[in-house]
Amino acid sequence: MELSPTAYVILGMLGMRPMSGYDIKRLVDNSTRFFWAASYGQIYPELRRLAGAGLIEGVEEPESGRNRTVHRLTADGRKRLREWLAEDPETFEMRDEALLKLFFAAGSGGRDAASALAAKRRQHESIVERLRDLEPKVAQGDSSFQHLVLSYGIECNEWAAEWCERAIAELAQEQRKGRKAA
Amino acid sequence: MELSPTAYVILGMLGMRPMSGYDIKRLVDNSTRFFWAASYGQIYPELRRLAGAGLIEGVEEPESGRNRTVHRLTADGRKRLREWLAEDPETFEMRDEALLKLFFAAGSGGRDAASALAAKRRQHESIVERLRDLEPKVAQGDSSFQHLVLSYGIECNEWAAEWCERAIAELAQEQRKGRKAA
DNA sequence: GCATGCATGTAAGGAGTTACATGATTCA
DNA sequence: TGAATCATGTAACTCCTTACATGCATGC
Repeated sequence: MELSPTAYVILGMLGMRPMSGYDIKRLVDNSTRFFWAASYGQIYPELRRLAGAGLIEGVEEPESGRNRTVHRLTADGRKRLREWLAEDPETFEMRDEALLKLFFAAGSGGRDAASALAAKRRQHESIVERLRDLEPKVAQGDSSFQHLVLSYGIECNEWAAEWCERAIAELAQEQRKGRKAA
Repeated sequence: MELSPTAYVILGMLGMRPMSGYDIKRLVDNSTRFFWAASYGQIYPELRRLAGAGLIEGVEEPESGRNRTVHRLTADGRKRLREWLAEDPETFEMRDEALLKLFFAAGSGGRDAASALAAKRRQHESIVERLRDLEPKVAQGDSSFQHLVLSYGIECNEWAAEWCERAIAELAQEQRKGRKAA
C-alpha cells in the first residue's frame, strides 16, 4: 500500500518515541515545520489509516482522567520506516512569492524590485530568528542529525538574507548610476 | 474579488506581452517553474475566471487556420497587477524530503544520513544544471530582474549542494573517529 | 504517413489548510 | 472563575497534479 507523505512524518516521529496525535503536531511545529508541516486535519485521519494498515497501534492512556491515545510503531511500521529512509528522497519544492514579484518587477523603475527584495530579506531574517529560538529545545538528547537539519535551516536562510542584501545594494548603485547618466 | 495565487502568475506573464494559455504554460516552465509552477488544469480555468472578472480579454487569432486565443491585460488587470506587485509578499514555503529523512536518520549508524545527504546534493546539482540551461534563453531582451531571479536560483542551489558536501565530509570524519575509538 | 509540436480543455483525485466543535484539566 | 493547555476530531474548502481527450499543423 502506498503511503502519503504525511504518513512518513508520523512514522518518523513515532520512531523516536510513542506519542499522541497532539504530541506529533506540537513536535512537527517545533522541528520539521519549516520544510515539512502537518495539520490536525492530516494527522488524525492518517493515524487511523496507519492503524488500519497495521503499521502503528494505539494504546489508550487514562492518565488521571484525561483521555489520550498514545500511538507506537508496530514491527511492520518500523520496517516500513526503515525502508523509506533508505530510499532516495524525491520531493523538493519551493514556493516563493517574493521571487515571483521580483521576476515581474520591470516597469516600476525598480521600486517593486526593491520592496520585494527588502520583504524577502525580512522573511528570511525572521525565519532565522524563529529557528534560533528552537536551538535550545533541540540541544539536549536529540540526534546529531536533528541538530544538522536545524543548522541547515539557519544557514540557508542566512545565506538568502545576505543575498537579498547584496542585491539591494547593487540595485541602489545602478539607480545612482542611472540618475547620474540622465 | 480575491485572486488565487495562480491568477497573479497569469497577470504577471500577460503583463510582459499578450499570450495564449499554451504560451503561458511554456514560459512558466522555462522560468518561474522552480519557485512557482502552474499546470494546464490551473491555467485554462483561471483564464476564464480572469476574463469573467474583466481583468483580461481574449482575442481569437485565426492565424492560418489553427485556433488560438491570445489574452491580454485590460486596464483593470494592469492596475490589479501593479497593486499586487507593490504589496509585501507572503508565501514562502519549502518541502524537502531529504531534510526530513536526515531528521529521522538516527538509528542506522549514519547510513541513512549519508545517503540522504548524497541524494540531496545530487538534487541541487541537477537543478543548477537545468537552470544554467535556461540562462541563454533569458539572456536577450528580458528584464534585469529576470536575470536576477535566475542567478538566485543557481546560487541558492549551489550553496545547498556545497552544504551537503561539507556535511558529508564531516559525517565521514566522525565515523573514522568513531571507529578509531572503538 | 507519422512523429512532433501547437492548442484547448476537463475529470478525478490527492494533499493540505482553516475553522469549527467539543470537552477535560491545570493553574493562577 | 477564567484563561491556557491538553486532546481529538470533522467539514468545507483551496490548490494543484495527473491523466486523458481532441484535433490541427508542420516537417521529415
